[in-house]
Amino acid sequence: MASQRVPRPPRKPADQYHHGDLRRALLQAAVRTIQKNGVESLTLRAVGEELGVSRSALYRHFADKAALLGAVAAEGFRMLRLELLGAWERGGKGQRGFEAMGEAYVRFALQNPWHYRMMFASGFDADASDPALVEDGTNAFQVLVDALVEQQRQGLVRRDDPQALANFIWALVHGIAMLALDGPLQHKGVDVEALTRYAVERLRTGIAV
Amino acid sequence: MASQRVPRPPRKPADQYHHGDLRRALLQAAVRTIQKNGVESLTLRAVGEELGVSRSALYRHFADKAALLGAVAAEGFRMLRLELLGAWERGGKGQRGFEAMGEAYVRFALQNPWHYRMMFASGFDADASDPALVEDGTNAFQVLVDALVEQQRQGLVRRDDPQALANFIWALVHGIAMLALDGPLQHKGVDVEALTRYAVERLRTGIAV
DNA sequence: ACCTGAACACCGTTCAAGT
DNA sequence: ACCTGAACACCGTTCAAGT
Repeated sequence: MASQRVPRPPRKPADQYHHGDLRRALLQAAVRTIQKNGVESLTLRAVGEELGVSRSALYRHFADKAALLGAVAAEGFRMLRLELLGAWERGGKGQRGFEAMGEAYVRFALQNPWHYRMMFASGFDADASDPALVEDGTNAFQVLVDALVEQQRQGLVRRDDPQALANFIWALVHGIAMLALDGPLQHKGVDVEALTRYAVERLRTGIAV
Repeated sequence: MASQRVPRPPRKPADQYHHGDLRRALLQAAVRTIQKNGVESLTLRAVGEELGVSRSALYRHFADKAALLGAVAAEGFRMLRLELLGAWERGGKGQRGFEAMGEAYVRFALQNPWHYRMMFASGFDADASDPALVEDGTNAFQVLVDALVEQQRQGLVRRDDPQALANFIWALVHGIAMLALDGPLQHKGVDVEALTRYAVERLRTGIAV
């Protein structure tokens, strides 16, 4: 094989480097792509191109692709936490607020389907669970626990272990969300909002004093 | 570039072709690999190699990789259906059988984590939902609906729409399973069996007459 | 410190050719 | 009909080199 020298293509001038907060820009671009076309469609090449940056620039800011996805998921938990807290407070921190929380939870999942799936599918790729992700997830969960403790104080909810109650209720709304996104509810064209209201009503009977 | 003829490597003799039921063999090999190492680890090359077959032989039996994964998921729903039916019947087709069903559901997910995840993550890759998969999922769901109708007949469960009841309850057990596999329950080291029993108890209060 | 571009070791899928 | 092996167009990741 003759070793003919191939001239390198011109290098990008250094003053066109991204500089700025590339980490944040990468994260936002990733969220945008995933919201639009799903996780599968996210390639490091595409996200780099969108920001006018080489495909390996990312490695300065994230260990690998799984770390980027973990950061996207963590961002999702922070968004979810704000939605839940808002519903609880606007609803008056009582029974009505609690029901609004349940509906807000399911609505969040339906309005951000890909983002929501990722928040819980992160165990798929990253079994080395990202501690930041765990923390943001725990913080979102805590809103639910606090709301339950408050309702126990008001005599609205039976005085079982709040953690157990919260696990039980999170499982219910998470289950509705997942079945609506990927399960039989989707194919059967079930009215998810109606199901959510029904579930919240049955739940209330189940956890009342 | 000089076009030097590269001699083809010796072709596999035809009498060593797989023949037999290659479709079934591919399916079983895929299930085995996924159970052991997860979906991510499943490559067509590896499954072909395991069966001593070229990596494109698969395309005679499945449209593409997504179709193979869909078939794996469908197989999972058939397995789950048998587990649920067994628990319901052995438990005496009443309140005890119903609670056994709930516990059997969660146990199935915990014992077949990758397979279970796939059954519901199929929407990830294959948005063109496989009709066979939908049917097997529906059949598994029907066991739950039938059990509820029977309990209504016995006066054990309030006479709401059985479909709505079933959606509600499936969401609950699915949520427990998913949170146990990939969610906060995993990281916090929650006793999933205890949580399941607690959930079933609260559920009973919620759906009683 | 930050980013680049080439190289590496993988993928799924297609397709003409063999038996 | 069924299967093969090469080719194609992608990936994520690594790394020496540039500024």
